[in-house]
Amino acid sequence: MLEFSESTYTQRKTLFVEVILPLAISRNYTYRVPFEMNNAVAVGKRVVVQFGKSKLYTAVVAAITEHAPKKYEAKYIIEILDDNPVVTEGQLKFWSWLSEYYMCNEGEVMNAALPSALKLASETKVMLNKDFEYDKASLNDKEYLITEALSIQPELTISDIVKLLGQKTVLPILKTLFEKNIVNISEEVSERYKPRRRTYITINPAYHNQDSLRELFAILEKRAPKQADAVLAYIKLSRQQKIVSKNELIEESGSGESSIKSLIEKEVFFAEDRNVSRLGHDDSEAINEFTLSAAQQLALEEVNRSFGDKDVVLLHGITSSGKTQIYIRLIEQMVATGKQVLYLLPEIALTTHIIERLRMYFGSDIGVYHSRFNDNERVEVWQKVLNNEYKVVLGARSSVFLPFSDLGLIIVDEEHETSYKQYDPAPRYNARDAAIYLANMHQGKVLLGSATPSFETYYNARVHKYGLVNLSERFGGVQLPTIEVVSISEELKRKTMQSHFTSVLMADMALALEAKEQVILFQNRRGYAPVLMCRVCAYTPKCINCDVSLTYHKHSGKLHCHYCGYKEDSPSICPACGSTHLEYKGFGTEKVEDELSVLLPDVKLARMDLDTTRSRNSLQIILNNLEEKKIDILVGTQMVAKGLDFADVTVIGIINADSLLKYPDYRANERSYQMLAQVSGRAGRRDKQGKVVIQTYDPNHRVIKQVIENDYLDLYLTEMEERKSFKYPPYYRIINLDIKHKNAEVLYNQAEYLANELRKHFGDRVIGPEPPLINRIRNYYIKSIMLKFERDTISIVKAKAIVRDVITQFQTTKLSKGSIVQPDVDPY
DNA sequence: AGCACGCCGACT
DNA sequence: GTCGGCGTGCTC
Repeated sequence: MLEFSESTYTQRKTLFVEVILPLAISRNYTYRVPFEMNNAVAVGKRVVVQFGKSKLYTAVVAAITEHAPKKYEAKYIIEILDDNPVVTEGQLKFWSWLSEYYMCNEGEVMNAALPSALKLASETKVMLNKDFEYDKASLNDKEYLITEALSIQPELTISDIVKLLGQKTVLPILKTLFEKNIVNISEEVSERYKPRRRTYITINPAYHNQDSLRELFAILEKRAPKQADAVLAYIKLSRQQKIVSKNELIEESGSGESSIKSLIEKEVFFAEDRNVSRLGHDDSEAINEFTLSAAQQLALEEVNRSFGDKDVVLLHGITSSGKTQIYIRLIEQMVATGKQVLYLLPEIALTTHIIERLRMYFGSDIGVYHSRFNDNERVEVWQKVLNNEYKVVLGARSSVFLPFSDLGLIIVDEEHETSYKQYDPAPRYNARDAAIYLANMHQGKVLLGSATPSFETYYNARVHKYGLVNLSERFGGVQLPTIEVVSISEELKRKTMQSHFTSVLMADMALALEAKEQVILFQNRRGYAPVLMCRVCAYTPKCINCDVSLTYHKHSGKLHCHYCGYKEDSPSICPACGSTHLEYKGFGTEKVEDELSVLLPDVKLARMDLDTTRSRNSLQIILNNLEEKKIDILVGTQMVAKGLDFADVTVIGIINADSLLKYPDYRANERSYQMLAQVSGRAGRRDKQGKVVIQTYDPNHRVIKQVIENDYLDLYLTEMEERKSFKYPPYYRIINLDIKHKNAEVLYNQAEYLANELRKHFGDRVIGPEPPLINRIRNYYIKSIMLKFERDTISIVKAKAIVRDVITQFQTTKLSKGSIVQPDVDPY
């Protein structure tokens, strides 16, 4: 920047800025800088500009020039919001790469990158922060006016405030109010992340000696026998374990909450609310000082060695091999050199213990970034990363957008997880891939960790683009579960099946229940029955939007579409032929649960799928119940495969593996394998080997064999190479085009037309549009066209350039008015 | 993303 | 006759 010595010069010079607006528009726009702001403008600062008729937006300065635009008169910047840039130049480069790579606008990237409190606009809503007491005397007149208005009306838009104050420049005032924590800025009501809290009970030290205890007991026994029970139970429990939770005490003693409450009032018990980790209590202390096992130590050294000549290393470690400890060591190493570390986790995993585990270890140096955080918290993390106060950040996919200055290492845990990919609004980025670019910008390293790596990552490791480190020993001597494959057809022949359960599974479940252990049953279909069919005419109800058969849900008594959410009443007579012989075909989690409750009436059953976890805390409640042993058998969909580290689950039953093996997706086998391996990996405890029962009609299926042999990627890739049958990624690069339109018929025509246009350039590499499956999401019908390129036959850059061209032409053609084409790049 | 402009159908 | 639906184009 030009400094004081030339201040008179800069005063006279006319400067222009190119800004990124948080909108889906294709270009950046140029604004003129008023002379008095010449010294204050800088790349990366936020400015307020008017765009269009009357709207104000927060834009980010991407460049400063001296050249006046020739074709139009530039508008002036209204104000500059920041004293120091909030976006680094590195981030601007990252945004620009991302918009190029994922074929979207920089504005869309900006939208995803900035917490909404950093991009105030006329329509942004402002409200009082209820959790915060502020001192009215400390406010100036205008701030007072705003807070008063907000105490009458719960929320105001920025335009309202402009009217209220009768002046245009209100954002700096709001910025101060926001910084003082007096107001909140919000688009949606984001729930505050709550660490799990639990009430623990300790006994008053006065009763540590036998005499006083006996005395207490004598009194209680007469007046309040329930309370006496509670004291007894406490003594019993405290002999067995270090810490006693209130819930355990209630259960053990059989006395109610009120008895314990009155004991607390009498100061016999003390209650204390504490954050609990999902680790067992015995682990929580060991965490601060741990030593790596020999295998872990070796893996760590190999990772370090690999980083010598590779920028990306895949740590392929089986479930429970203790990858987290290796991560912790790597983070320590990096923090010691003063560099920053980003630890990426898939969204769901962030509710588990890992945050607390790392917090315990690294204390306040660690920042957490999470979609469940509210905006104030997100901005706080943003600022602290910018000021280098956080050396370590733990976060979900959006944390790749934080303003890092010197990133030495990015850890991508559970690298294969699909939740790293953002689908709906652009940028449709994959945080794992973006992280690799980001690390490269900082000349940092990337560690990809997974028990079941994705094809493309494993492929890259195999061709030595990435380093590869294997960790194939479970930590702490935990044994891998035994896997038994049971043929359903065999058992049917012998008539030993009970509803959907083979005799083997029934026997194993009985053993586990007897030992007071838990069981997870996996059925990859929700609802009661996926198909309703007329026995007479074979009519099947289908979704009016999506052309898929509707699933019957018993709890609602309705037929649901699992694609778009459409519902209709389940018919009692066939709408086609009037027959009453309607049959439910197939089965889902609801039916499994239903039939199990008949077979095992005394068992505590629960179900975990999209339907039972839709409401806010229900997932947490189920997990808590599982942990507190209020559930004996949990029936669930893929959800059960993830983040159930703590459970006392020794038996896992896969009700019907075939529904997985026929997964209608081009990455079918990869997913089936991952799912089976992940579910299976959950079986067993430190002191007890687990058992997995896979029920199937096809015991010789290749994927099942691969699960048993615990090898998949090598077997598969070798096979593919030998046969040169380029059937799956990683041999492909794919561009998906989602075309959307409000009218289904128009959509068909346009998709057809677009596909043909693309065929002119790419020939039979264009797949689709495949009739007739169309999904209706919100107000749009959506249809996909896929462009598939064999690796190395065309550069993805060139392919994207052509695609962009075709789309632009397509959108200016008469035929395509009103349709939207959204490109999505899968860089396999 | 807004917003205006403009072109067609269905109302007082 | 006008009101209002949304298709289209533009915003520095």
